Amino acid sequence: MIIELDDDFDLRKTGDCGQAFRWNFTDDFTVRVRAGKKETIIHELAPGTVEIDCSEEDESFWKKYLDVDTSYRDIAALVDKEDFHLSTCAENAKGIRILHQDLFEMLITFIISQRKSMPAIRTSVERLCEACGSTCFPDAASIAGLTDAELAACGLGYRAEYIRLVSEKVADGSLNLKSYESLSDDDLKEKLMEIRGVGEKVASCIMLFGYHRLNAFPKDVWINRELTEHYPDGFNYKKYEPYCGVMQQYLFYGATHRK
DNA sequence: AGGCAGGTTCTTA
DNA sequence: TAAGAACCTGCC
Repeated sequence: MIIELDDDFDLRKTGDCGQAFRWNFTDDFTVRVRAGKKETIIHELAPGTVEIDCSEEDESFWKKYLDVDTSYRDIAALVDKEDFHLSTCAENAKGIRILHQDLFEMLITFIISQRKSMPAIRTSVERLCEACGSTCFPDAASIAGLTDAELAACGLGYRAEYIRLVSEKVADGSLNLKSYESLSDDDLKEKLMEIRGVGEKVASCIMLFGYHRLNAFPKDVWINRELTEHYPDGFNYKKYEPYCGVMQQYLFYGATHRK
């Protein structure tokens, strides 16, 4: 399938802004993407045009995954031109799209992410997939079925307990992530934070990258540094509703890709 | 070699 | 409500 977007889309930046940990680039325009149970190769043919290797029945899945119906050009245009810092970040980050990813995968991945470096996150996620005997992301029952030793071998450290607990709950149905989709942003965050191992930051990541709540604004060390250095009097969240999360991605990309 | 990493929880006041 | 310590490992 070939998708021609009348919109900004930069494959490398989208995969490089910390939202996906199972994107493996072979060059700037070619990436193997594994998402939930699916896998494909995405090839950027020209600015805004990508080719995706998939069956006809999977086309809608990948379109939703890449969020083809949202105009990131329009969102970028909301950036206050007098905010020189954000403008610069947005310009550099132009083409980032917020992926619409699997809920359970986001939950587990971002629990893993706490106090870990990017490479370490990737390693752990990879090992978790392998431990469950597949290249696709394991379902809750598979993770719950691992022994303590197998789970520990994924390099999860103290997070192993969090992951086992929540996987058991999802597997036995006492936690239904899908049912949370109808909640308001505030209620959703509250429910997610009831999960052991999920605090404010991880909940925001799950909201932004899983539930596609584009107003969620995860505050990690990078963003906190941005906020104190460039917005000592406070960031104007109100101005960017309901797209604060996209602005967060611009700031994050700017902070992590500064020479 | 040893500190630190895309936080969260627990404890203490 | 707020500040500080502890937490597992892998990476650099």
